[in-house]
Amino acid sequence: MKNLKLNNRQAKAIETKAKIYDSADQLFRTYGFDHVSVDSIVEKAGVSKGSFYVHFDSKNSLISALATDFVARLDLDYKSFLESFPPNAMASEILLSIVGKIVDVLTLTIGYNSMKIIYEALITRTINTDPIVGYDRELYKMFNEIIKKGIDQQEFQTEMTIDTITKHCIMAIRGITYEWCIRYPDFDLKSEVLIHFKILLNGLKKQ
Amino acid sequence: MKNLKLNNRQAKAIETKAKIYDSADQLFRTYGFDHVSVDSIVEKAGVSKGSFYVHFDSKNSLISALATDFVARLDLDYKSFLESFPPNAMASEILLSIVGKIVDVLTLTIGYNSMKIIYEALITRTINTDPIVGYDRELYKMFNEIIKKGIDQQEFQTEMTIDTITKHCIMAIRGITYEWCIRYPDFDLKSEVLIHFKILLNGLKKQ
DNA sequence: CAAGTATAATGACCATAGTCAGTGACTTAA
DNA sequence: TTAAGTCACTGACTATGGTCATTATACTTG
Repeated sequence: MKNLKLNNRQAKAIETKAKIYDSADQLFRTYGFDHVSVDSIVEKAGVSKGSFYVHFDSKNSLISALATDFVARLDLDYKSFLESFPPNAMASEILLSIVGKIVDVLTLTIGYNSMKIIYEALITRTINTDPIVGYDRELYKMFNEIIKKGIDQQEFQTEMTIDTITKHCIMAIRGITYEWCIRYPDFDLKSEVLIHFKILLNGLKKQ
Repeated sequence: MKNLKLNNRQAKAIETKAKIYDSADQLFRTYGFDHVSVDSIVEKAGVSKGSFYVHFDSKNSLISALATDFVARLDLDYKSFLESFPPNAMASEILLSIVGKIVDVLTLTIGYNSMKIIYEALITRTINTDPIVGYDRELYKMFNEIIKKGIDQQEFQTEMTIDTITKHCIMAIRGITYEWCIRYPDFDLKSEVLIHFKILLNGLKKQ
């Protein structure tokens, strides 16, 4: 267990990190990632460049931190969305709805530029990927519940484990989102995801 | 139609471009894209940095050229593999075989490091991705043929167009390969791809 | 052949991400 | 209180992708 009491020095450090984080957030929202330099971030924050690299491994690491925090908040959103379904709803319908919801968030709320940077950071491994791809992520638990429901209701086949199906569903979303990132703007993420899930759900059906 | 006769100056220019291309190819294979600078390429090629930018718009443009040539060679290999199947073979079996073949090439011949570099380049660099992801790529034509055969033989449903199914199959391979790149080494590409295609093929079957 | 033109090639230069040895304010232990 | 030690912080510096005014030289034309 870490010591929760902070001394002045540690408090100052957290404050410095927050100044950098907030300045970057504002600048990125105004000018976009590509048009904001590390120099301009530290100037706005009123700290030195070296200080930036004390608190963040890289510019991308900061961007990923911003986006990851945002995405983590969204899992809560997905969860409340999921809880709004009646208990007798069909699993395949819930699945399609939540997938549609997720895709809407990716395209409309987060947006292409941020998604591209996250997916880039995931593959270059310049960040801790666990909050996004780790099987502990709340998103996996939610999908797990839905799939379990589908099997219990005899909608889905039982040839594969719940975990396997869950992983493949989320992997499919991620894969199509990657495709979106490399084909943008000539690719409609939502319709392609829905088509893909139509095939997948058909393949998962009992019989 | 361009003039096919080259004068000395044009011949020298082509030679210079080739020197840059070959030097880059060797260096990239040895050290990877990220660890080879433009300076080191032009030094090895024995030309100036400015000369590099006469022949290539950017470092990424050069990478793109290399990737284009590489992919073209791969597709030839896949094609000859495809032609080895008897005419009466089932489409789903051919599909599974070629998918297995592709995955073997990705994992064994190309390898994780190079694949990561390519997938990273696709999403990060502003390279011309067309030779790899463009629907004109030979790979799409090959898949198209197989899917068409499956529909003609009444194996597959006709709810979606051949093109749609083709695109979603290749997108699935690419998506799972992306997942492999971000989870390596805790992910068995071949078995996951085969599981995913089992679901997909089941979902594509007639009835 | 001489003068003019086109273009391949040059390398000094710029912008920006990232580094690191050094500084001094703060913490800790006597 | 004070000396020793820690660590957030600094900013000059490096590395590298890319630019551009200039130069060298092959080609063209009169």
